[in-house]
Amino acid sequence: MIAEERRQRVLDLVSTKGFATLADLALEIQVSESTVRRDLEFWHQQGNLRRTHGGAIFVGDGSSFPALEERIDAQLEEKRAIARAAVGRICDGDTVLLDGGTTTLEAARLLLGRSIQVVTNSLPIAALLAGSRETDLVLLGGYIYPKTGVALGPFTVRMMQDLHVHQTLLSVSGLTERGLFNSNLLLVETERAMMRCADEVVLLADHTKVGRPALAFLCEWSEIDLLVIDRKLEDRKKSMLAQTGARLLIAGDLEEFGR
Amino acid sequence: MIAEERRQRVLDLVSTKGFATLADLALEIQVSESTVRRDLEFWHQQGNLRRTHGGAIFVGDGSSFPALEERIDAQLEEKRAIARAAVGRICDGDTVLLDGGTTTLEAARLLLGRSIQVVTNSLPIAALLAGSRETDLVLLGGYIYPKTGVALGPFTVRMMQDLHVHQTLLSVSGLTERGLFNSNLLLVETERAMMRCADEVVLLADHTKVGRPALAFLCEWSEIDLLVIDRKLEDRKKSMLAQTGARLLIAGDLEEFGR
DNA sequence: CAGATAACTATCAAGTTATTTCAATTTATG
DNA sequence: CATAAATTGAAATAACTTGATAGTTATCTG
Repeated sequence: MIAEERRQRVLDLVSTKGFATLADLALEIQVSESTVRRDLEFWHQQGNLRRTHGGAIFVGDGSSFPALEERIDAQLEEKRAIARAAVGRICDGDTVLLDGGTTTLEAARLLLGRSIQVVTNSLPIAALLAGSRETDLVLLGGYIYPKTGVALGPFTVRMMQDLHVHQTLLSVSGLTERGLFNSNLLLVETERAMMRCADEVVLLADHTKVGRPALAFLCEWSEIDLLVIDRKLEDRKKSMLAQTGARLLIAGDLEEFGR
Repeated sequence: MIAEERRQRVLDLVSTKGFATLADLALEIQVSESTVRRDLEFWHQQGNLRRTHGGAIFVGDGSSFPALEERIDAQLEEKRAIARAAVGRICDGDTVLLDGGTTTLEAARLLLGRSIQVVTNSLPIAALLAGSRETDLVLLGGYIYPKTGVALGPFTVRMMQDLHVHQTLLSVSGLTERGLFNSNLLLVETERAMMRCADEVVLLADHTKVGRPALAFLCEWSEIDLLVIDRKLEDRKKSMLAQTGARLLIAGDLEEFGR
């Protein structure tokens, strides 16, 4: 096994268990305790874990956002399908604005290496796309909301006054027949600006969000050009959505064949 | 086989497997390990691979910031000392602007958990501090320069017009008796704005940067309030710096006792 | 608090990988 | 075709990684 790989395994083991002893790690990876010590010391220097007597404990590596990590596996397959469907409508050379959220993060993964311009207020998405030579990235600045790592507030809104994009991929925490909702007042203010600077507003939402309102009202259905949703959507909810006049794209109905 | 073709095969093999050892490659392509080493070194220079002991691993286009990774170990101890000295001058409740760079990234690590307000145009620094509840974070938006993951350009500059901070911690790529230099024209433009919105401008630089100019002239010495530098600085260079009228803080002279 | 035990640090030897150097070969150039 | 330049492979030397050991320090237990 190569050193790099072993180091990664050490970090993975410690981070998944939260804590691990030297003996555990040495046994698991089949190397001497000396080597484990050196690897732990390495990660300690990097700031990814903290040494204790006999082992090491994981400290958040800073680049992760708890609110995102928790949700990251919920409806992952559905979110992937939604992202695939939405990204399928984006052409090379387009300019796309990506809102923060796990579904838009999946969309960003699919856009990696594509020759497009991306505008985003999401730190995780920016970190993902920043190194790419093909993708141009414009980051929206502002006050960073620590839970999810998105930029919010007046600075963010003002920066968008001079921007124009083909599409905005929007993320919300709930939607009812009245319209769309999100959990944070500053966030909906920012998202309204995102909608204003786009030719087309595309909402990405999985079926669990339908019928669930949230603290802050974002906008009515007429403001949305397209809703991309997964096919676990129940018929009752589907007809409710139909009544709002929203254009629907059910992810997974056709996209699966296009792979 | 032509050299060009062989090199391409080396890159292809490494990129498809993700990792390959020298022996693997030498056997596969039927050339000596010396040649493989030279090819790997070539791609490493190009930024497509990262060397490890015994082999090489492919670097995904988007995952990280190559320009940062390469430099990350060079003068690490000196940079830590410089960061420690600079951060020692920051009080709780202060507002600090952090420029991009490895030394300022180290400073950010030391600020983690401190109750201060941080403004930055650096994506790595933002990712590090974003999750912290104690530290308020304001991100400067703009066009992201892929090599180092910093926001640059008119958007960034304009956003700073409405900001005011106690300190700016600045990073440069070189400094001579004439003044400070950096490698990118947009970057120096952005850094000038960073200097304008601060009460105090603190320059972080290690000894290797002294006497080295770079493409773009940033400013004269009179614009800098304090230069924090490590103690490996040679006497000849030290006296040169003294002649510029710059206030010097040699890191490691006193800080070591304060641990 | 003392003794026992576990863990840490520093160091070394063995094995592996890098670097440097040089001669042979191939390729380019007049 | 002859010469210069570049490339390649091999060999020697240097540097690094790893596992083991001995002495030291920290933690636990009665």
